[in-house]
Amino acid sequence: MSPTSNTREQIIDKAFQLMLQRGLNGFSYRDISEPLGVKNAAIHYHFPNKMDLIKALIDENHLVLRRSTSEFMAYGGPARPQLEGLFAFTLNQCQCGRPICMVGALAIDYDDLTDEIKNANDRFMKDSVNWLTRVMEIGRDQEEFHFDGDAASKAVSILAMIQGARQLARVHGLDYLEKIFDQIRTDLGIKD
Amino acid sequence: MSPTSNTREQIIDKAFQLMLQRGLNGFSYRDISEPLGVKNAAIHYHFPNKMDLIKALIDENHLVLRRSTSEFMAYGGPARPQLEGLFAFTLNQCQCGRPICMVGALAIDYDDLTDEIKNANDRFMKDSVNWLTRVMEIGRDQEEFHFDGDAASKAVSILAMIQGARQLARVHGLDYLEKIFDQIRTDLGIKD
DNA sequence: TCTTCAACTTACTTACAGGTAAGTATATAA
DNA sequence: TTATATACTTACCTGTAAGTAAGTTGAAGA
Repeated sequence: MSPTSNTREQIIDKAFQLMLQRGLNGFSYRDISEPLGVKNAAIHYHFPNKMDLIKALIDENHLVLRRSTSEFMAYGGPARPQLEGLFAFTLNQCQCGRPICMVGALAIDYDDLTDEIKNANDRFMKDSVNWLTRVMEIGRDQEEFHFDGDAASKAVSILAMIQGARQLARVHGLDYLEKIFDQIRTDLGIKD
Repeated sequence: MSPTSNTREQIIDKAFQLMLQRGLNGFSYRDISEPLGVKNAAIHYHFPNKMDLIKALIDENHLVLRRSTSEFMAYGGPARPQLEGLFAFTLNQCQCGRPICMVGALAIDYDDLTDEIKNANDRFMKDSVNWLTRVMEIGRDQEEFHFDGDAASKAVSILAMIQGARQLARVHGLDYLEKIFDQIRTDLGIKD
């Protein structure tokens, strides 16, 4: 790979932003190529078809997830900062023009997806749930959090809530996000 | 209007199903006209452009909401069946091939929407929140539900959770829905 | 120096999107 | 009986989507 060209990375960045802004069917090759100053065929060179591109986005996103959770998954630690980190990340994404989350964007166009994409998305989600489940378990053990029911269900319900929150926030503004984060804290018996 | 023709209603029905299955940009006039055995131009006759069609879908959906909540909004009553009704409705929609909710479908393509559509969607959401807020208030007053924080925040967080749950359920199956409903019950201190 | 390869561009194709204008069949009203 | 409105169809338009095949360029290796 030429050291002076990072077209591939720029394509992924742009496509990622577009997908989280408009969904899978809401952007075209042109929307990527034009701002990057390349031709559509340049995208096809790096990603023969759209599914190859989507696959790269999921893998990239999965990598980000792994990097930011691996330490906690390996060594544990306080749970509260993990949860707050998720809130901060979510807020930041919304502020940076990525209003909807990847799983949500893919869920809309789920029938169009290839099995490979479905599986990659599935693995991403399972890792997300596993991480938050562990955060919930450890948080309850350490009495940082208080909740009834099993940790996995609680984790799934919080992820669902955040996913929905991002969509509601798009319609009603970012205040909604903070409101819902606060409700999650309240539900977990966090008082400060 | 001819009494023998219900093309307009059939178009709305089909478009509604398609939108909740594939999102705003995921279906075309052809997807509607072909199964109905009419031509694309027939749709344009009833709805000059796509936004007119979407507007009709929102209005139709809003009507359904009003019909199913008006009695409780006017006279109150037990809160628990209201919540369970929402769960049953959501599950039924998913089982009938409408995996995602309308607000979620519109949130993805939010930037494309006209102001008229945004406002209509906004009013629909506000009515939904108002209804569930009242359910939460009355439920807490009558000691059917137990939760901390204000009723409006709790209502918004539950709606967000259900919205997210529908998307997760698409990826991971309907079991996820029931799991999340159970967690909502648990969080509200419902034991039976 | 010649070859080779990566990383593109140019130029094209096919398919389909939303939309429109003009024509047609049927029912009703004057 | 004629006019008129409703509910369409036919035939078309423009724009854009994803995708492809063949050509170009510039750098690195033999």
